[in-house]
Amino acid sequence: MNIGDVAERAGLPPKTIRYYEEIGLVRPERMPNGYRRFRDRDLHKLRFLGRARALGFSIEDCRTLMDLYEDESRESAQVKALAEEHLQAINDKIAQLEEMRATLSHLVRSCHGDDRPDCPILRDLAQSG
Amino acid sequence: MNIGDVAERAGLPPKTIRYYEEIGLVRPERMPNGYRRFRDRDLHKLRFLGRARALGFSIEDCRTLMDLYEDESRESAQVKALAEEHLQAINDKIAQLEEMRATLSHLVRSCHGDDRPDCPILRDLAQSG
DNA sequence: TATAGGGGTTCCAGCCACTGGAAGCTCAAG
DNA sequence: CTTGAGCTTCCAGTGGCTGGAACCCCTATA
Repeated sequence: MNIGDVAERAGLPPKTIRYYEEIGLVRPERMPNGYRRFRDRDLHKLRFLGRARALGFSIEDCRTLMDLYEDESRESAQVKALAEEHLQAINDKIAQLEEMRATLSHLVRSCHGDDRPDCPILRDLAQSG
Repeated sequence: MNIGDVAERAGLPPKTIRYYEEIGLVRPERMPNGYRRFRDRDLHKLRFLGRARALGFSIEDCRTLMDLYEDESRESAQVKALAEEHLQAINDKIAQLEEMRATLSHLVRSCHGDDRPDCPILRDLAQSG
Protein backbone atom coordinates (compact mmCIF):
# COMPACT_ATOMS: atom_id res chain seq x y z
CA MET A 1 0.00 0.00 0.00
CA ASN A 2 1.09 3.55 -0.74
CA ILE A 3 0.45 6.29 1.76
CA GLY A 4 -2.70 7.41 -0.02
CA ASP A 5 -4.26 3.96 0.18
CA VAL A 6 -3.42 3.41 3.81
CA ALA A 7 -4.60 6.92 4.62
CA GLU A 8 -8.00 6.22 3.15
CA ARG A 9 -8.28 2.83 4.83
CA ALA A 10 -7.16 4.11 8.20
CA GLY A 11 -9.21 7.28 7.95
CA LEU A 12 -6.20 9.52 8.59
CA PRO A 13 -4.64 12.21 6.38
CA PRO A 14 -1.34 11.32 4.70
CA LYS A 15 0.30 14.23 6.50
CA THR A 16 -0.67 12.77 9.84
CA ILE A 17 0.72 9.39 8.88
CA ARG A 18 4.04 10.93 7.85
CA TYR A 19 4.08 12.70 11.17
CA TYR A 20 3.40 9.44 13.00
CA GLU A 21 6.34 7.92 11.21
CA GLU A 22 8.51 10.88 12.13
CA ILE A 23 7.77 10.40 15.82
CA GLY A 24 8.23 6.66 15.57
CA LEU A 25 4.65 5.41 15.92
CA VAL A 26 4.79 3.49 12.65
CA ARG A 27 7.78 2.28 10.67
CA PRO A 28 6.74 1.55 7.09
CA GLU A 29 9.29 0.10 4.72
CA ARG A 30 10.48 1.92 1.63
CA MET A 31 10.22 0.91 -1.97
CA PRO A 32 13.16 1.39 -4.35
CA ASN A 33 11.68 4.67 -5.58
CA GLY A 34 11.57 6.09 -2.06
CA TYR A 35 7.82 5.66 -1.57
CA ARG A 36 6.65 4.31 1.76
CA ARG A 37 5.27 0.77 1.65
CA PHE A 38 2.60 0.00 4.27
CA ARG A 39 1.84 -3.56 5.25
CA ASP A 40 -1.38 -4.79 6.84
CA ARG A 41 0.36 -4.59 10.16
CA ASP A 42 0.99 -0.87 9.66
CA LEU A 43 -2.61 -0.30 8.66
CA HIS A 44 -3.70 -2.13 11.78
CA LYS A 45 -1.48 0.07 13.91
CA LEU A 46 -2.76 3.23 12.26
CA ARG A 47 -6.35 2.24 12.86
CA PHE A 48 -5.48 1.53 16.47
CA LEU A 49 -3.91 4.97 16.74
CA GLY A 50 -6.86 6.63 15.06
CA ARG A 51 -9.28 5.07 17.50
CA ALA A 52 -7.17 5.90 20.52
CA ARG A 53 -6.78 9.50 19.34
CA ALA A 54 -10.52 9.69 18.75
CA LEU A 55 -10.99 8.78 22.40
CA GLY A 56 -8.79 11.74 23.26
CA PHE A 57 -5.66 9.90 24.34
CA SER A 58 -2.48 11.92 23.90
CA ILE A 59 0.16 10.77 21.46
CA GLU A 60 2.32 9.58 24.34
CA ASP A 61 -0.61 7.64 25.79
CA CYS A 62 -1.17 6.12 22.37
CA ARG A 63 2.44 5.05 22.28
CA THR A 64 2.06 3.40 25.67
CA LEU A 65 -1.18 1.72 24.65
CA MET A 66 0.43 0.36 21.50
CA ASP A 67 3.35 -0.94 23.51
CA LEU A 68 0.95 -2.63 25.90
CA TYR A 69 -1.06 -4.01 23.01
CA GLU A 70 2.04 -5.60 21.55
CA ASP A 71 3.29 -6.84 24.88
CA GLU A 72 1.73 -10.27 25.33
CA SER A 73 2.62 -10.32 28.99
CA ARG A 74 1.04 -6.98 29.86
CA GLU A 75 -1.20 -6.68 32.87
CA SER A 76 -4.63 -5.34 32.03
CA ALA A 77 -4.41 -3.27 35.20
CA GLN A 78 -1.89 -1.03 33.46
CA VAL A 79 -4.24 -0.39 30.58
CA LYS A 80 -7.13 0.23 32.90
CA ALA A 81 -5.13 2.65 35.01
CA LEU A 82 -4.17 4.66 31.95
CA ALA A 83 -7.77 4.71 30.74
CA GLU A 84 -9.06 5.74 34.14
CA GLU A 85 -6.58 8.55 34.37
CA HIS A 86 -7.64 9.79 30.97
CA LEU A 87 -11.29 9.43 31.88
CA GLN A 88 -10.68 11.59 34.91
CA ALA A 89 -9.04 14.23 32.72
CA ILE A 90 -12.05 14.17 30.42
CA ASN A 91 -14.39 14.56 33.36
CA ASP A 92 -12.39 17.51 34.63
CA LYS A 93 -12.46 19.12 31.23
CA ILE A 94 -16.21 18.61 30.92
CA ALA A 95 -16.76 20.13 34.36
CA GLN A 96 -14.71 23.14 33.39
CA LEU A 97 -16.58 23.61 30.13
CA GLU A 98 -19.90 23.24 31.88
CA GLU A 99 -18.96 26.00 34.23
CA MET A 100 -18.11 28.21 31.30
CA ARG A 101 -21.35 27.27 29.65
CA ALA A 102 -23.37 28.09 32.74
CA THR A 103 -21.85 31.54 33.08
CA LEU A 104 -21.91 32.28 29.40
CA SER A 105 -25.44 31.11 28.72
CA HIS A 106 -26.64 33.19 31.63
CA LEU A 107 -24.90 36.22 30.18
CA VAL A 108 -26.24 35.56 26.70
CA ARG A 109 -29.77 35.29 28.03
CA SER A 110 -29.41 38.57 29.89
CA CYS A 111 -28.25 40.52 26.84
CA HIS A 112 -31.05 41.91 24.70
CA GLY A 113 -28.76 41.98 21.66
CA ASP A 114 -30.06 44.93 19.71
CA ASP A 115 -28.60 48.13 18.29
CA ARG A 116 -28.07 49.79 21.66
CA PRO A 117 -24.64 49.77 23.32
CA ASP A 118 -25.80 48.63 26.75
CA CYS A 119 -24.55 45.08 27.29
CA PRO A 120 -24.55 42.92 30.42
CA ILE A 121 -21.92 40.64 28.91
CA LEU A 122 -19.37 43.43 28.67
CA ARG A 123 -20.42 44.73 32.07
CA ASP A 124 -19.71 41.35 33.59
CA LEU A 125 -16.34 41.02 31.90
CA ALA A 126 -15.41 44.50 33.08
CA GLN A 127 -16.40 44.09 36.69
CA SER A 128 -13.42 43.49 38.94
CA GLY A 129 -14.83 40.87 41.29
CA MET B 1 2.56 49.55 39.19
CA ASN B 2 5.36 47.24 38.10
CA ILE B 3 4.58 44.06 36.24
CA GLY B 4 4.72 41.97 39.41
CA ASP B 5 2.11 44.10 41.14
CA VAL B 6 -0.26 44.16 38.23
CA ALA B 7 0.24 40.44 37.71
CA GLU B 8 -0.84 39.72 41.24
CA ARG B 9 -3.80 42.08 41.08
CA ALA B 10 -4.96 40.81 37.72
CA GLY B 11 -4.34 37.18 38.61
CA LEU B 12 -2.16 36.62 35.57
CA PRO B 13 1.51 35.56 35.35
CA PRO B 14 3.98 38.29 34.35
CA LYS B 15 4.97 36.21 31.34
CA THR B 16 1.41 36.27 30.10
CA ILE B 17 1.19 40.02 30.53
CA ARG B 18 4.38 40.55 28.54
CA TYR B 19 2.92 38.32 25.88
CA TYR B 20 -0.29 40.36 25.85
CA GLU B 21 1.77 43.48 25.34
CA GLU B 22 3.68 41.82 22.54
CA ILE B 23 0.47 41.06 20.66
CA GLY B 24 -0.91 44.51 21.37
CA LEU B 25 -3.63 43.76 23.92
CA VAL B 26 -2.17 46.17 26.46
CA ARG B 27 0.21 49.07 25.97
CA PRO B 28 1.82 49.96 29.27
CA GLU B 29 4.13 52.95 29.44
CA ARG B 30 7.81 52.64 30.26
CA MET B 31 9.73 54.16 33.14
CA PRO B 32 13.15 55.72 32.56
CA ASN B 33 14.83 52.48 33.68
CA GLY B 34 12.98 50.45 31.06
CA TYR B 35 10.48 48.88 33.45
CA ARG B 36 6.86 48.75 32.32
CA ARG B 37 4.51 51.09 34.18
CA PHE B 38 0.93 49.88 34.46
CA ARG B 39 -1.88 52.35 35.14
CA ASP B 40 -5.26 51.47 36.61
CA ARG B 41 -6.59 51.42 33.08
CA ASP B 42 -4.12 48.67 32.15
CA LEU B 43 -5.03 46.67 35.22
CA HIS B 44 -8.67 47.03 34.28
CA LYS B 45 -7.95 45.76 30.79
CA LEU B 46 -5.95 42.83 32.09
CA ARG B 47 -8.72 41.79 34.43
CA PHE B 48 -11.17 42.03 31.55
CA LEU B 49 -8.87 39.82 29.49
CA GLY B 50 -8.45 37.36 32.31
CA ARG B 51 -12.18 36.99 32.73
CA ALA B 52 -12.81 36.63 29.02
CA ARG B 53 -10.06 34.03 28.73
CA ALA B 54 -11.51 32.19 31.74
CA LEU B 55 -14.76 31.94 29.79
CA GLY B 56 -12.79 30.29 27.02
CA PHE B 57 -12.80 33.12 24.49
CA SER B 58 -9.87 33.02 22.09
CA ILE B 59 -7.31 35.80 22.13
CA GLU B 60 -8.79 37.22 18.94
CA ASP B 61 -12.26 37.13 20.46
CA CYS B 62 -10.86 38.91 23.50
CA ARG B 63 -9.42 41.57 21.26
CA THR B 64 -12.78 42.05 19.61
CA LEU B 65 -14.58 42.14 22.96
CA MET B 66 -12.17 44.77 24.25
CA ASP B 67 -12.67 46.84 21.13
CA LEU B 68 -16.42 46.59 21.58
CA TYR B 69 -16.09 47.43 25.24
CA GLU B 70 -14.19 50.60 24.40
CA ASP B 71 -16.48 51.53 21.55
CA GLU B 72 -19.25 53.59 23.09
CA SER B 73 -21.38 53.25 19.99
CA ARG B 74 -21.23 49.44 19.80
CA GLU B 75 -24.37 47.45 19.28
CA SER B 76 -24.93 44.87 21.98
CA ALA B 77 -26.07 42.52 19.21
CA GLN B 78 -22.45 42.21 18.11
CA VAL B 79 -21.35 41.17 21.57
CA LYS B 80 -24.22 38.76 21.91
CA ALA B 81 -23.50 37.18 18.53
CA LEU B 82 -19.89 36.60 19.48
CA ALA B 83 -20.88 35.11 22.81
CA GLU B 84 -23.47 32.86 21.20
CA GLU B 85 -20.99 31.60 18.68
CA HIS B 86 -18.56 30.79 21.44
CA LEU B 87 -21.29 29.15 23.49
CA GLN B 88 -22.06 26.94 20.54
CA ALA B 89 -18.41 25.96 20.27
CA ILE B 90 -18.41 25.08 23.97
CA ASN B 91 -21.53 22.99 23.55
CA ASP B 92 -19.97 21.14 20.63
CA LYS B 93 -16.85 20.48 22.63
CA ILE B 94 -18.85 19.20 25.59
CA ALA B 95 -20.84 16.90 23.33
CA GLN B 96 -17.64 15.52 21.87
CA LEU B 97 -16.11 14.95 25.29
CA GLU B 98 -19.28 13.30 26.53
CA GLU B 99 -19.13 10.87 23.67
CA MET B 100 -15.55 10.04 24.56
CA ARG B 101 -16.56 9.66 28.17
CA ALA B 102 -19.40 7.31 27.33
CA THR B 103 -17.21 5.02 25.28
CA LEU B 104 -14.30 5.18 27.63
CA SER B 105 -16.21 4.63 30.84
CA HIS B 106 -17.91 1.65 29.27
CA LEU B 107 -14.52 0.23 28.35
CA VAL B 108 -13.08 0.92 31.78
CA ARG B 109 -16.00 -0.83 33.43
CA SER B 110 -15.58 -3.86 31.21
CA CYS B 111 -11.87 -4.30 32.04
CA HIS B 112 -11.18 -6.34 35.14
CA GLY B 113 -7.81 -4.63 35.57
CA ASP B 114 -5.71 -7.34 37.14
CA ASP B 115 -2.41 -9.05 36.37
CA ARG B 116 -3.71 -10.95 33.35
CA PRO B 117 -3.10 -9.68 29.81
CA ASP B 118 -6.67 -10.03 28.57
CA CYS B 119 -8.07 -6.51 28.12
CA PRO B 120 -11.32 -5.37 26.47
CA ILE B 121 -9.94 -1.84 26.15
CA LEU B 122 -7.11 -2.95 23.90
CA ARG B 123 -9.44 -5.31 22.06
CA ASP B 124 -11.74 -2.42 21.28
CA LEU B 125 -8.94 -0.17 20.10
CA ALA B 126 -7.62 -2.95 17.90
CA GLN B 127 -10.87 -3.89 16.25
CA SER B 128 -11.15 -2.50 12.77
CA GLY B 129 -14.80 -1.41 12.76
C1' DT C 1 7.55 11.29 -27.74
C1' DA C 2 6.10 15.15 -25.23
C1' DT C 3 3.22 16.38 -21.73
C1' DA C 4 -0.26 16.69 -18.30
C1' DG C 5 -1.96 15.03 -14.15
C1' DG C 6 -2.06 12.90 -9.92
C1' DG C 7 0.50 10.50 -7.01
C1' DG C 8 4.72 10.61 -3.96
C1' DT C 9 9.06 12.90 -1.39
C1' DT C 10 11.49 16.42 1.78
C1' DC C 11 11.80 20.50 4.44
C1' DC C 12 10.30 24.71 6.56
C1' DA C 13 6.88 27.59 8.68
C1' DG C 14 2.78 28.36 11.22
C1' DC C 15 -1.07 27.44 14.35
C1' DC C 16 -2.58 28.69 19.73
C1' DA C 17 -1.43 30.71 24.02
C1' DC C 18 1.65 30.61 26.52
C1' DT C 19 5.98 28.79 29.36
C1' DG C 20 10.87 27.92 30.58
C1' DG C 21 15.32 29.40 30.70
C1' DA C 22 19.52 32.12 29.89
C1' DA C 23 21.99 36.37 30.23
C1' DG C 24 22.09 40.66 31.90
C1' DC C 25 20.24 45.16 34.17
C1' DT C 26 18.08 47.75 38.40
C1' DC C 27 16.97 48.57 42.88
C1' DA C 28 16.39 48.30 47.99
C1' DA C 29 18.13 46.29 52.26
C1' DG C 30 21.70 44.96 55.33
C1' DC D 1 29.64 46.45 48.85
C1' DT D 2 27.18 42.65 48.36
C1' DT D 3 23.12 40.02 48.11
C1' DG D 4 18.92 38.85 46.24
C1' DA D 5 14.57 39.90 44.29
C1' DG D 6 12.63 41.70 40.42
C1' DC D 7 12.90 43.51 35.97
C1' DT D 8 14.53 43.35 30.87
C1' DT D 9 15.12 40.84 26.20
C1' DC D 10 15.49 36.95 23.33
C1' DC D 11 15.19 32.21 21.92
C1' DA D 12 13.22 27.70 22.10
C1' DG D 13 9.71 24.43 23.16
C1' DT D 14 4.95 22.69 24.00
C1' DG D 15 0.93 19.27 21.01
C1' DG D 16 -0.49 17.57 17.07
C1' DC D 17 -0.78 18.44 13.29
C1' DT D 18 -1.41 21.42 8.70
C1' DG D 19 -0.17 24.29 4.61
C1' DG D 20 2.88 25.19 1.15
C1' DA D 21 6.98 25.12 -1.78
C1' DA D 22 9.97 22.62 -4.64
C1' DC D 23 10.93 18.60 -6.57
C1' DC D 24 10.53 13.43 -8.13
C1' DC D 25 7.79 9.31 -10.09
C1' DC D 26 4.43 7.03 -12.83
C1' DT D 27 0.69 6.48 -16.05
C1' DA D 28 -2.33 7.94 -19.76
C1' DT D 29 -3.20 10.39 -23.63
C1' DA D 30 -2.45 13.55 -28.01
